[in-house]
Amino acid sequence: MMKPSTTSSSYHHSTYDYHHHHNFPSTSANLYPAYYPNHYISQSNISTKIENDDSSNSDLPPTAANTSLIQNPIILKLPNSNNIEQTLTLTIDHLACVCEAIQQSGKIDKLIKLLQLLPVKSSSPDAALIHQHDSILKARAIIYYHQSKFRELYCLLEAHSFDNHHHPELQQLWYKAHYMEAQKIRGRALGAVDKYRIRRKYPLPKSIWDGEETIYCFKEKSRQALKECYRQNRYPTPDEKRLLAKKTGLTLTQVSNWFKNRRQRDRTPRTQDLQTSLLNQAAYFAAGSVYPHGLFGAPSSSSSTNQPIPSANSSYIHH
DNA sequence: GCAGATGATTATTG
DNA sequence: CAATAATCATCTGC
Repeated sequence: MMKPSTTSSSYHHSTYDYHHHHNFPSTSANLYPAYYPNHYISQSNISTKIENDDSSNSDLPPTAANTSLIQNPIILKLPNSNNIEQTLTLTIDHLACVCEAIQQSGKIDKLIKLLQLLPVKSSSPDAALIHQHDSILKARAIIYYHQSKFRELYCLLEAHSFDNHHHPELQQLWYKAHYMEAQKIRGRALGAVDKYRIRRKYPLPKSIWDGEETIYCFKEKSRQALKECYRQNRYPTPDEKRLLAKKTGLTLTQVSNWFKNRRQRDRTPRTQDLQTSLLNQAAYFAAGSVYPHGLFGAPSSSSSTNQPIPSANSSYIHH
């Protein structure tokens, strides 16, 4: 990926991987097993098998004994393009699992090979089902992106309605593709504003978006729930945080961060100059308002002659 | 755990 | 285009 401009300031990349901080809650393996509660156990098994298969089948046929995990209902076979036509039987969910695993590993070539192994769409009704599966379609979309086949990518994303847990990834894909396209046309890297305009110009299709408004990567609904809780209690207990996290779909850290930031924003009067800031502090002391350290003195704040602290305003931008 | 400072990104406005 | 405000995340101390 393009490393954006590293503005010569030694930023702390310690706990981050390649893409710095996307706020998107699950860019990778976090809650993946939850989607496939029945199959995640054997995922590594199959994954390694495919990896072996993949890395070695270009030269020599892998030793067999892959017929171990035959499960019932929907089976499909992956013929091996070699002298020995080896058949590997999987359920469609297992296949999806493998597909997801390879997607997460970021090995595009392996993804391509996997899709090439699939039977043709028109060969059987089962094959048609396979090609309609979310994970397979997502894999195809990722491949389209890496091949710069943007038209095909957009058509694919618009055509099929995906499950909600695929939305974040696919939305990123949608935007990244549009960025890439614009970048190619203009011949230079895009700034933040360019990306912003592109996002507004090419809104997400309904097939990968549930229609919930998101501002700064958080859903408006989540933010309102957080605000509501904040109104009652600025320092929620871990239990309350957990509840909120579940309610909003955010992680516990994100909830904690939100409250931390909110308190901080609430405390510091505004983005002002040093002088006015000092003046505000003086006003605070003069008004005798209490900082929330020891006592919880009912943050009604008795606004007599204070600066307009954005406490109970809720004037958020609905665009 | 939290406060404080600060970086990075996003959203909006001139 | 630049400038600004708003938002989320991280780091450092305590």
